[in-house]
Amino acid sequence: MGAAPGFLAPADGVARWARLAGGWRERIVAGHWPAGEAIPPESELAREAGVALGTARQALSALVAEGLLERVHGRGTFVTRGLAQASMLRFFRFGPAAHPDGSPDPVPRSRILERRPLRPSPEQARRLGLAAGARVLRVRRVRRLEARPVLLETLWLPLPVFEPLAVLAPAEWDELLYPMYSRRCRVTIVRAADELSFGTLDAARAAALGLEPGAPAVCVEREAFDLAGRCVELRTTYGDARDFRYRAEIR
Amino acid sequence: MGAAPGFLAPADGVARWARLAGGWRERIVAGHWPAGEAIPPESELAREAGVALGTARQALSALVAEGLLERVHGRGTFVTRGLAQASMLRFFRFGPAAHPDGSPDPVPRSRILERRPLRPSPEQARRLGLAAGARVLRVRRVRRLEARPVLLETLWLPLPVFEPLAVLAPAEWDELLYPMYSRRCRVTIVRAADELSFGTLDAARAAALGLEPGAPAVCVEREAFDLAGRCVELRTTYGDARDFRYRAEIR
DNA sequence: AAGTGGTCTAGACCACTCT
DNA sequence: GAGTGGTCTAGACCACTTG
Repeated sequence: MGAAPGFLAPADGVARWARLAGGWRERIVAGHWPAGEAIPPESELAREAGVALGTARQALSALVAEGLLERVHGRGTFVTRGLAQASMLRFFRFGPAAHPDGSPDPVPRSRILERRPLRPSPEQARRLGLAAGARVLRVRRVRRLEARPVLLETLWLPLPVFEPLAVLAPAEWDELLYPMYSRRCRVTIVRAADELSFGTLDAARAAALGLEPGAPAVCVEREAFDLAGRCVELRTTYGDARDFRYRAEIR
Repeated sequence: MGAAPGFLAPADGVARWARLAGGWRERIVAGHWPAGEAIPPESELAREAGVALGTARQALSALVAEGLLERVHGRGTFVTRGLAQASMLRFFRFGPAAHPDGSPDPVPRSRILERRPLRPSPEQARRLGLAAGARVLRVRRVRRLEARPVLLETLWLPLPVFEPLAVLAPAEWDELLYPMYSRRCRVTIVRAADELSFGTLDAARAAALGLEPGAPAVCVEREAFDLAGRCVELRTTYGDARDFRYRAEIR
């Protein structure tokens, strides 16, 4: 009676809560439990799984720690809506009005310079986990803060998935990309990794940012990941190095 | 029978595990439970506190999450020794041999350029939480990687506490400062915050790093905190911006 | 008032480490 | 084998949110 599906065998070295978490993670990734909605209550999950409440709670805690779930006391447990405030602005301090923790982040205005499907470089295909022959949507845009261009961005988005953005009118684009990915393409971004480096701007990039050629710039290369942990966005952002300011916490 | 000391009153809105964690945090901060040593076993802590094992474990988990404790299955629960690998090198990629995750970090050689007690600036005194008239030890040093100077550092350390370093022979200084703080001054660094910005080097700093004046540089301003959460180290580090490379994870 | 997650108990047994 | 932390149970009751 050990291998019957649905029955809890003594487990092959994996704790019961970890196996439960695995199953529930699959439901989230598959969209069986949709983003932003409540999952069944702990009591029901425990009963269904045939485990004690504490065991179910431990499994849920693991998924909360992973960022897939959020608990709200008295209301329920919800599938994450993903990242919203992951703006590149967090790497820079523009203008006279810094926002000393309390005032809302000033949202920039974006203008799309270019948007077209093309073949990714081998390196890009590898990072996006794409098969040979796959296509991506490349988007270039400038982000302005009170009329001043401050960030120059290029995005690469795998194409079957992000097709809705290939045909969406530029005026319909939201300022916050990740909520838009969620609504238009059913892609939830839950994690991102930014690689920062320093360089100088070539003539074209400098012109787009209203700076002199050779101006010092910070380059941010981002990989963003969905619920399943797949890399689904590559992004390169340039900004004036003299506006660069970033706080890194250790531990 | 509610207010008797040692007896567990229903708590004034604070969970029992949170109150236990508070008491144990005090023991750690006070050095009653010394850094690196094991604390009493969970079973004993629970019995002493008059709570169930699960409650004691929840309190311990909170302290582990804070970074004050570390659990080792089968061996015990230990007070943290603090940060060790918080080197400024993590912000840079020097030389031909990158270390692609696996090879040990190449430890640089340091040379102390200056070391002397002085009065901190008002801003420094504020950040270190020092009273008027307090003194700090200022230390300047260059860090070399295979004979090449790569980092220029200035440290400010509050003086009654760091007195041992004021008289310690420069040759006796360790490469890793935080373990040395722990051994020589009984100060455990558990957290640090680094503020990154970009600028150019003045003539003196450029000379110390073997670069041309006006060379692009990354400036790292660090605040480091002890077990009690007090800021006990200020540090400013300069390095060639062209060697700068840093990975920031979101969520 | 009903339903949710959060706290807490008093055990039992398992997995790991060290002697 | 003794001692440690890790898992799990089957409850009870509390705190918060909503209708």
